[in-house]
Amino acid sequence: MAGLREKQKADRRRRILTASSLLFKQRGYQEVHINQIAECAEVSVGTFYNYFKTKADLLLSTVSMEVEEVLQQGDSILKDPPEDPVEALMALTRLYYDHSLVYLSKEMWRTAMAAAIQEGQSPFSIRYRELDKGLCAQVCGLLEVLQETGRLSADMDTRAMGEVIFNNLNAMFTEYSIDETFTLDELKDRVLRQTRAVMQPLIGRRKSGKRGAQ
Amino acid sequence: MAGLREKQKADRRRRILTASSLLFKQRGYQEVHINQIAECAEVSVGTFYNYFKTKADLLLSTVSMEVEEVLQQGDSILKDPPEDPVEALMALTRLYYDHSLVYLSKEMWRTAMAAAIQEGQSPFSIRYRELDKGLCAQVCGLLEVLQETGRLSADMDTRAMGEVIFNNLNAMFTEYSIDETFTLDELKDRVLRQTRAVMQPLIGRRKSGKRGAQ
DNA sequence: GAAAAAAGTTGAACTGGTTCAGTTTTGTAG
DNA sequence: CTACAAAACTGAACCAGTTCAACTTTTTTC
Repeated sequence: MAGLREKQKADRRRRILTASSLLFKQRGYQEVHINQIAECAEVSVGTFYNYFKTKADLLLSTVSMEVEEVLQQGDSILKDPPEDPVEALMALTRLYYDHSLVYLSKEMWRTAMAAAIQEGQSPFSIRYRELDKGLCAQVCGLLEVLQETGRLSADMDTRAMGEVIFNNLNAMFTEYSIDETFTLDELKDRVLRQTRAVMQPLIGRRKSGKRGAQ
Repeated sequence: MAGLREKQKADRRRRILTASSLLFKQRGYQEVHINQIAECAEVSVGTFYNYFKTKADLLLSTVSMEVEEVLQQGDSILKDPPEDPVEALMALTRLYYDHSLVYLSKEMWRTAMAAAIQEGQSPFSIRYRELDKGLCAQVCGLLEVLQETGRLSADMDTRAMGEVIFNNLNAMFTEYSIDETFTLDELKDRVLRQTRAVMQPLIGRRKSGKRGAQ
């Protein structure tokens, strides 16, 4: 197949995404109305809703792209993490945070987060949480790598610890997104201090004699 | 003063809160419309908006009540916390979680959280985050008490550690609110495991000189 | 107690996201 | 090429939260 119909569908979808992305950047998410997006993409309002379930759904495809890119880049950190565990976690953290504003503004993140919380059983929310889970798994994965290479004590619960650290990353990012005056550098500083507080006790013993039971 | 006008205002406000509280419990937040609340409270829609800025604003006064009660009860835990630090933190956690459904349903929590994130500079959001800050301060306060009474090592960063633990509590509660099948017991179990993972390394040295495999 | 000012109430109209019955376009069969 | 079915498009209408100009009630002033 791959006939005219498929071609047109792909084209319309692309036009809607291009139009909305442009308009959101120009005027902000709230300010842009569906009929403006439809007009700019040269489709009707009804057609817009043929391609996206809701206005927030537009964000989801962008969030997906964002998180997938960051997950891929994160994997290369897992392959060869910095020696110091705190530094390793912060490398991942910095990757996430620095990448966060490439495609999305704070306002768009806020809207996406709020939508994900609002109706928990919607496809939007499910997909969003899936992405979060992927990030959380990556943090846990890093801890496992650090543990396996003897840089963290063998009796640490990597799963639980990873969840705590990820939840903290996420909560701090939410705070950052809510407050327009909160800068990326302040965010990273605060998270560094928090990560140190949690991790320090687990690595103090690293050099003293042996490296746990691996 | 304290004339007729003030009396009527207080009465109308009370009627609106009573009506909405009742209707929300009966039918759920989303299902109840402003004009139904207005009708039930025997005021006009316009008057409703004289007393509450938005529909979500109704939740805020309930959330306020909820958190203030819980903060007060939490103080008595701080005065005489359980011996074991993990147990002390879990006592506070259980208080928060068990109290959470007294006035608010999961759906109402979701709506309140989403509203607090959505527009960060609104009075709603500011107040909500103030309440969160109060809870976070209480967790930090507990850690300080534990540290001062020698149950936690003196070089721990109570502020940073408290933030991490609170952020985790909060994130897990959000997850719980989103997922209608997530039970309170499951929530408490998971948070216990996480709290242990973070706190265990800080208390191992308390009783003995060595720390071995727990 | 009347008149003016201040405060509060009202509901019809507005807003902007979402839906759906009717129309057009595309693919397929004869 | 025509007929038919399936898929997709369309925009006017819908819906529920919110606003606002006109109206009513309370308070103050003289």
